[in-house]
Amino acid sequence: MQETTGTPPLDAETKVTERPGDHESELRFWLRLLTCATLIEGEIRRRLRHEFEVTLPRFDLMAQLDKSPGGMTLGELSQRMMVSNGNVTGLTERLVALGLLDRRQSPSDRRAQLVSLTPEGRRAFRAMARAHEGWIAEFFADLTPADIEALMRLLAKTKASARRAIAAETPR
Amino acid sequence: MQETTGTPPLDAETKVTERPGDHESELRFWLRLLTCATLIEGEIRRRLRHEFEVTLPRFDLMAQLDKSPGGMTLGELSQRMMVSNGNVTGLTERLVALGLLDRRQSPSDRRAQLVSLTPEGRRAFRAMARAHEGWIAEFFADLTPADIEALMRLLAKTKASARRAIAAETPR
DNA sequence: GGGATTCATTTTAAGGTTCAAATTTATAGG
DNA sequence: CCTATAAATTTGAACCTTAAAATGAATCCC
Repeated sequence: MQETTGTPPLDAETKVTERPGDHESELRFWLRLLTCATLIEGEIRRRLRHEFEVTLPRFDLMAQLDKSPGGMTLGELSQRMMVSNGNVTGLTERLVALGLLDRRQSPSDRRAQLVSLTPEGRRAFRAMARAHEGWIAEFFADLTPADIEALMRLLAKTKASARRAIAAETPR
Repeated sequence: MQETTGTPPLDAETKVTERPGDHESELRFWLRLLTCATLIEGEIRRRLRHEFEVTLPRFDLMAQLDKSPGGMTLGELSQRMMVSNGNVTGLTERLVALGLLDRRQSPSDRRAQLVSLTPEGRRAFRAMARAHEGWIAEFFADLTPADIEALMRLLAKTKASARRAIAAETPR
């Protein structure tokens, strides 16, 4: 269950003789990154459900709106949440039905809709956000400020690298 | 707010005076970690679909089986994939229907089923895995070996911290 | 103005995901 | 044995998610 990298005598320091097609360290890095994200995301999902009876996607959507008091269009939402348009349509419908979201036509563009939190939605979100912030602090309690600083820098580099690779493959 | 059975009474100098809202750096770290994972996962999903006509969850399941030639039980699979039992049941059904998976009763436990890749499934997975490894290398091409080493170490620490926090909350 | 194009959104079909309840089998105690 | 408990899996309901096609509106360009 516990993967202990005990430095096998195989590749101790022979990076020069790298065979083509050996990207084992990158692969292991990716799996570790994914495991961290999945582990934490699952626990956040569980706690949101049990303590607030809300799903994680709904919380995420409300979090975007909370940062944007003037409201956002559905397209903006889907872009920031990194999910599909149809996804946001459905989530929005359910949250409007619950009275947590307001939805109105954009005055300048009749194709677009502006969505924003209702007062009740904002109140509900703020309570959840407070708890959420505490959970995150718990999860990362063993990391020093220097650890977090280093991770922020390295993940920024990681993100930039991935974005470049993806943009190169998919030129829009 | 949270009632935990067996908590010792609060004493006068616990962190009651800690300012709420100063967990901003942890929160930003979490969002950045999640963004990296979501970005890369989405692109992998897209490429698997376009180049191999397979979904990411199916690829993930086959990847687990590829590492375990003797086969695995559904429970083992769900634990390693960090998804629910019912989820694995459905995924397995579809992959068996496609002829990529074999499913047989465990000889020692009639409750359990052993699942493994068929020869065709293994062949298909290997081709996908080769491409997948190349994609990952692309995504992380701008990271130096030292970057990856540092990230591996820091993410191991992150994972351990989160696991500790989650185990503390959910002794089960 | 009018046709082509692009853009914001919705719709539809298929699949993925969770949770909780139900089912079936194993194991432990008496 | 027999009952209680635990374990492995399945089922059902609700929801999330995507991709692709469709709809309706803005914009561009002559």
